[in-house]
Amino acid sequence: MAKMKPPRSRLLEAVHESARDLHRVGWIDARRLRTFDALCALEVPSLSAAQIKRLRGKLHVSQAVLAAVLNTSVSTVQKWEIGEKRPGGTAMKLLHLIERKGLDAVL
Amino acid sequence: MAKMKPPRSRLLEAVHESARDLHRVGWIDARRLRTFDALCALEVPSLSAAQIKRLRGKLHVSQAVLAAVLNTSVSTVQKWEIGEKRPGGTAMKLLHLIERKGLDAVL
DNA sequence: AGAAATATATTACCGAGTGATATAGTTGTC
DNA sequence: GACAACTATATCACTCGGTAATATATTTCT
Repeated sequence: MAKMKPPRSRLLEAVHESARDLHRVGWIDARRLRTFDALCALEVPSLSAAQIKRLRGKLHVSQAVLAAVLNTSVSTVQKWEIGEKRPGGTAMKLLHLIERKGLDAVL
Repeated sequence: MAKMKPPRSRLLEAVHESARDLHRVGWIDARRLRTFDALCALEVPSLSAAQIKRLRGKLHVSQAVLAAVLNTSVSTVQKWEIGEKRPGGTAMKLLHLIERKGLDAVL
């Protein structure tokens, strides 16, 4: 079993390992294995404060609404946009999801 | 301006307020306003430790994979399942999303 | 049985998340 | 213009979630 890709990150490394195992065990076939390749899209780019603010602007939603959608507090969204705090892993994931698929994707 | 609903939560309250405003301003029509009613589905049920563990089991993914999908650490997923830590707002949102729509919804 | 990989636990630290509140800035209404 | 209502910005203080690193089962393959 050869490593198929240079490790983008430790997390994605784990993904490929597990995917390989699942395929070997039979949980997933070759076709579905490609689905896991789509997992490479998991790379979350880590949006900057300004990018978050612009994203919300494009969505035409208030900070309160965005906070509600993300199930977090307005205060938190605030600090993200100011740059006082950086979104955590799961928060970045959601923001990235919305950026790519739109708000509806997370409703 | 009358409050239209008993406050389910402060966040959802904010959603309805803003939605009403958007509608008044003309950003969204009556049809799309109902989309915001779908936002009531934002109510995130707060999964228990056992529920998270069972959810991952149903998905047939390892903790490493789930952690990668959620863009968080394995250690964190661990503590969720043990019950040592409770997932934050954004994490709960993602878990709830997966529970309803499946893994693909967050890829 | 032994090696390799995964899952479970433990420890310790930092900073994200949160609430509360106060202060501008905006927009609409009279 | 003045006033009201809402949104955004900012500050403070706290705590608890997120994270790394490590160690220890538990499983699985050779």
